[in-house]
Amino acid sequence: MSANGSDIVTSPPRMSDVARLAGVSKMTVSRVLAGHSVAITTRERVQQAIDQLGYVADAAAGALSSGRSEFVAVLVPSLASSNFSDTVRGLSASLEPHGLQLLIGDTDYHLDREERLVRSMLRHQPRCIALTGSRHTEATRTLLRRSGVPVVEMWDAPADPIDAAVGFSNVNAAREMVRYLADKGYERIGFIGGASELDRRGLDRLKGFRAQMKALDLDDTRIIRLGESPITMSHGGPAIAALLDTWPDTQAAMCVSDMSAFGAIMECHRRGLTVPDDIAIAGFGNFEVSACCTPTITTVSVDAYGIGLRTGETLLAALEAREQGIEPKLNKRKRVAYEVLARESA
Amino acid sequence: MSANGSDIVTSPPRMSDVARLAGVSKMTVSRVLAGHSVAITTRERVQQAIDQLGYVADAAAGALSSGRSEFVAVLVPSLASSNFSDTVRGLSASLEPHGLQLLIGDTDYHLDREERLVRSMLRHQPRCIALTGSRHTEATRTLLRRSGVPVVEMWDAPADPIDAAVGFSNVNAAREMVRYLADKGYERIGFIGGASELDRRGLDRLKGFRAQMKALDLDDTRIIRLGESPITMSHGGPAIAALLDTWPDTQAAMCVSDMSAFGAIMECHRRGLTVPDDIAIAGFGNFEVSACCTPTITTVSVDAYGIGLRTGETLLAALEAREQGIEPKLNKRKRVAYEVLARESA
DNA sequence: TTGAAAGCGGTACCAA
DNA sequence: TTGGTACCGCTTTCAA
Repeated sequence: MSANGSDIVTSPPRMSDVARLAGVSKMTVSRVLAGHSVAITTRERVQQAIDQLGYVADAAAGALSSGRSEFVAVLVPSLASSNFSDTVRGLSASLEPHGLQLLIGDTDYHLDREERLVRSMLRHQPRCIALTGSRHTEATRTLLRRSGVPVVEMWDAPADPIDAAVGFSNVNAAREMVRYLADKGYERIGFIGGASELDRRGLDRLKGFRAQMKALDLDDTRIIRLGESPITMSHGGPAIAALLDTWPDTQAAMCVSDMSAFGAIMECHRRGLTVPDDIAIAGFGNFEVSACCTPTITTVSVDAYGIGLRTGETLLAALEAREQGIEPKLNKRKRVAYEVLARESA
Repeated sequence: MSANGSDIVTSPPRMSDVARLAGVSKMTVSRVLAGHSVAITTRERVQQAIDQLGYVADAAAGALSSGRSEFVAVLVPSLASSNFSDTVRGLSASLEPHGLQLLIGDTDYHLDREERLVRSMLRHQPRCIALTGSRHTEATRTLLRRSGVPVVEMWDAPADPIDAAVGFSNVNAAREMVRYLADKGYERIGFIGGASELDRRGLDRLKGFRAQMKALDLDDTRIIRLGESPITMSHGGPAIAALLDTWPDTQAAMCVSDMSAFGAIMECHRRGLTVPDDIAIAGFGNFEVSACCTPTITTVSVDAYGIGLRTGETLLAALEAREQGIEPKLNKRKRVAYEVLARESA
């Protein structure tokens, strides 16, 4: 009974228990676990003891003793957005093989929540930390600076990153979409975005829209801002309705996200409007729905998984440098490619 | 310069540094941090020292010393599925106010990956652990049993849970959908699901379909299984195509998920078929797309966020019981409600 | 190749 | 209300 612990809840085995059973010292057990050189016969005896007891080493004790945890902290605005969950998967894929464990936090687009989460994660002495975006509270910056932990900012291309950045310019990406639409011959183009000031990337896209419309000498005032972040499918319908009510002669709508673009298209269907013949609609992000719905949605494709992957690689490089005593000067600003994906809706 | 650490990277301040600066002992600092009773003037002095140094307590040291971490482990099959990310958000919402930190893992639907992740999370001595589903490897069960950590299994209603379970019977939910379709007058009903044996909940839905079709004396052989988990929108098109090619007189298709239902509807549109007049299509899960697309998708609504919330509450109850020395006999098997949501597509 | 001792940074416990 | 001391479970360091 006590062997499988089904009845009596004994305290879990310690390294010293394993050592005693194997007839060696704690240190030898520690070496076996760390993969250091140990005589093959000894190693086998120890491994057997580990298996027999079902020993699981205590990570907190190890971290305290060695002075290094195996945590990497990641903060995203919303886990519900497939874009960010893809980034998390990319990070996980690159870091897990190195024995690193993600500490994932969801800021819900709030900078003060980000600050709270950073403080909370810092308590676990993460090896490095990945944030989304380049806007942070002053307190967050101070916390990060003092901690000395390498930082990567994702999904943006800030002029002056804290440490390193892996992302792209949402302003430029939006400008490119405007150019695409203008090339297609659309002139009266509207923008559909969120009402919140919290989604900086959404605001940057709006900024890019305005700038490029102005540059092309087109009307840059057809803007509908509706709904809180994260923008979902349900925001698109009311938004396109408002756009068409206000400016009935609008030829194309550029949406801050594929989610709202999809909602907008569905609303158009309901109104008997054909997309893109009656009105063209473009999205952003290349979410799955944009490739599956009819008409397929013209969008800006972004490699969300790749952002995670490259962020992971950047963090690993920083760790390696630090290992070798080199002050981890991360390569600042890695650009991630994006492209306008011409499909049916615009 | 050293005050904000911008130039010299000094090792971060320790509790003893705070104590020295405030002119008190470490213990007093510890008490201030823990919110224990300390003279108001002393507390202020300590707090000032903390702020001045930017002190952040080391969680690993605290955990080691007190013998309890503030981690809760969660394992889901896929973070990319909004269903599971909603569950994670629910968990987070209920646990965060209690100072608990989630350790999130993505099993990618593989039981051996789950086993590896459980082992890895157990190293951090989590206060409790939430798993998805009720199928686990024998090694996973042994690990969990030996660890003594309270376990909650989510998204299923196992007959014999490890500890506690928060979910519902996917078999019964699927049966209910079949009944709904039969009541609507459909008789030649097909099932569209994934090819993989890994998604137990999907398999349970298939099982429920078969059982109820048989019970109603209807043909239960019209089954298309296509695509790996997680099932996405892109699986629905080929699947409905295969279904209609094999059994052209099919009147209704019941899909394992709203994702494939959506893909199927889009494919029908492309073929010039009207849903539900030419063919009815039902989904499962009440994903956002099912409420937004046209036609809106008849589905089984499940409170994914609520599963997370109730799981969190269950875990908190177990912790509280343990605190009071009561052996944490969790309430086994909490049922979460689901219901067939009649909409336009079926 | 292996072992003994010291100590990582906190908290529990008891004494003042 | 506060402080001293032991110690949590592991790794580092040094010696055998």
